[in-house]
Amino acid sequence: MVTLGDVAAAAGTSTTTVSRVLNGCGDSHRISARTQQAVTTAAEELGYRPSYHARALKAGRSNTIGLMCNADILSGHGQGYFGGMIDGLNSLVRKQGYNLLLTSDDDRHMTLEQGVIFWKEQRVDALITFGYIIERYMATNTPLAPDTVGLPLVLIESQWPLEYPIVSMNCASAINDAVGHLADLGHQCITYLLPTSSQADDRRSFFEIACKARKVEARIVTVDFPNDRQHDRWETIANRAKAIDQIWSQLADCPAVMAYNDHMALGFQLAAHNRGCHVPHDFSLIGFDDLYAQTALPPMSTISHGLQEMGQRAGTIALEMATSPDAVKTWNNRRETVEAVFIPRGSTGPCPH
Amino acid sequence: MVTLGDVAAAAGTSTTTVSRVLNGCGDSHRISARTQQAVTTAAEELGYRPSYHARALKAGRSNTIGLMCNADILSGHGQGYFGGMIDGLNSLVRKQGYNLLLTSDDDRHMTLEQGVIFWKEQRVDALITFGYIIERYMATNTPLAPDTVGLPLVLIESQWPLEYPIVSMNCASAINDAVGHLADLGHQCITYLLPTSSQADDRRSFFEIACKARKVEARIVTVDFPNDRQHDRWETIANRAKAIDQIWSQLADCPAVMAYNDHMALGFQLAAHNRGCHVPHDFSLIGFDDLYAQTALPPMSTISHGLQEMGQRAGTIALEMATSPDAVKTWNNRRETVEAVFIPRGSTGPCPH
DNA sequence: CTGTTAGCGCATTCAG
DNA sequence: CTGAATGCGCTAACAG
Repeated sequence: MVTLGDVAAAAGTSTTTVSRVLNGCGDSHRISARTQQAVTTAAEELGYRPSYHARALKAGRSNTIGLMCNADILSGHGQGYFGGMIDGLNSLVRKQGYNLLLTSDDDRHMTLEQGVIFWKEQRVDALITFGYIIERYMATNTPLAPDTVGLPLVLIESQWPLEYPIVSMNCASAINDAVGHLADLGHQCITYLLPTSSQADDRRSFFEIACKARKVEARIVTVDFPNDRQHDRWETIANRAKAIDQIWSQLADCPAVMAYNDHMALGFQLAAHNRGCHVPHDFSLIGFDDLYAQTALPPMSTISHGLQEMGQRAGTIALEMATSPDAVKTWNNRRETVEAVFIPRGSTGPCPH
Repeated sequence: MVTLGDVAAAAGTSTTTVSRVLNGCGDSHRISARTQQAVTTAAEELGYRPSYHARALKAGRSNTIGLMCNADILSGHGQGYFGGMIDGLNSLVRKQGYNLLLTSDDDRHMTLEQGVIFWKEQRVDALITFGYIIERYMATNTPLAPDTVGLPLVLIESQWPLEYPIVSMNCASAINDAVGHLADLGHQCITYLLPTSSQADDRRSFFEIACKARKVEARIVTVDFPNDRQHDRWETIANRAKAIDQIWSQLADCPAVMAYNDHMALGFQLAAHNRGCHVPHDFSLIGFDDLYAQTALPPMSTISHGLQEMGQRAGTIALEMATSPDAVKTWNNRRETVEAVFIPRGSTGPCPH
């Protein structure tokens, strides 16, 4: 590899000078234009690049933000979620001269520990991760208090109110819009279909409030799914359809359904399909996430997370924490919300009754 | 941060001893059990973690494999592809004590340059990337010869025969299986639907060979798509459906369609849907990629890449190249293939005629 | 059985 | 205007 010394030798000067020129401190140190020229051309010709590790060791910073996730989110349902996240995050950090280190852990219970290790090893200056990873961690460990750990950490969608900055989605008005959309189409009754294991109760509450405001009947139907988390998403959908089929009597007479997520909505659509009922003719259907809704037939009306923006918000906070240590104290405990948005597409139509 | 020196002080010994104990060389250097004990407990209590950068600087290796992609593959059509890839790759490299540095570039034409920089900066010991990134690069630059660059690089699905190791999918027998599946269902004619811009001509050839062997008529239909690469996948599908609709006369009388990819297949399905034709009743439809097929209704028969395995193969080669420099020469020019597999699902049925 | 020393590549202080 | 010397944290010769 080519080092500062090599460039210095080629330019007939010292490493100090080379370092200064290449870091743009040449002028303030009043280095002659001729020397600067010699240095830059030598560096260019040799294809010099500073050793990342030497630099990071000296500076005590890695100029890297870590994004922690686990295998679930990469290979399972969360692929689209993850991709959207990175989309917003990556361009943001690069503009500040930072890089994004994506770490995913195959062992589903060691993700956070892995992240902390990365931080202790100085591989990353700050970490971004998803709330559920922390929640999973906390189920078997003592909480990580920011003031004792000193770890610059940003959480996305954390249910548990940890003393870290948390960026989360607010879906109240999006759900209100969705309910309004159905009401405008003449629907007098809307079913909210969710898994028994679901934790995001706020969605349900918002749904009920919105229905009350519009004077439409709010029906809650929960379904239990055995053998979930299949590798083949189709299997999952088929499973959901099967479970939904068993409680079909609870669903049959209300032709508008809002589902906990797109995946569940597809399960409903399949179950309906198998019974000869079609969307949007017999049922109006609204998903949640916009991860599978775009490729559904008909294209599914859904509520979108605004993932890119969430990524950017989290990134902004992480960068600030990485840059100035004081910012860590300032940001911890802060809450940022991004507005979800209802996207009407082709799965909703006038009430058939 | 806590350094080797801190641990040494706490254990009442020197940094050398600490280093040896913590790296497991304690026994071979005959360090007393008592000292070893003291060191390990001290390290434990202080929460010591070696500085990644110091270590990498000393060793001249980063123990990191880089996976390069660009924004397209993260946020666009390739999310699933990417996720499947990582799924196989990540677990593999971690088992060898390596980490995965995922780099994606927002500037679509600088991805490879960015990767080379990462390598020169010693951030990664080897790189894995996708053929199309290299091809894009080569369109405006001189080729990267491995022997002059010395860069340990593994390519995935490269059309251009660069002198690097290339891992690619072989879809010959999968396509043959798909054609056989349709033939067994009584289809006498099959349309292969592909975009005019498509480059993967081998698929088309395999299709034609398989049809000839089965004595079914092979029809090739190409479609041109304006305004592609939309952000909203639904828009893309709608665009495709529109374009397909305009050449519908070429498609109407042959009730079996194999599409260039799942996305195209969905476009066809939508176009058919708009004309009152349904899958699999009026048309049997087979996709390619298994990226969108699992969540389609009906679940789409498709050809799957075997992405996890491709990731693992590429990872294995990259690790060998990273570990021993000789391996670079051995591996360059090598070709590895992974067999694609036809997955029958619900979008194919008996010929209606 | 253990410690001293040196050097990885860089940026920076201090001295010309 | 420039360079020599120092140290970031770690490991590996080389001494004891």
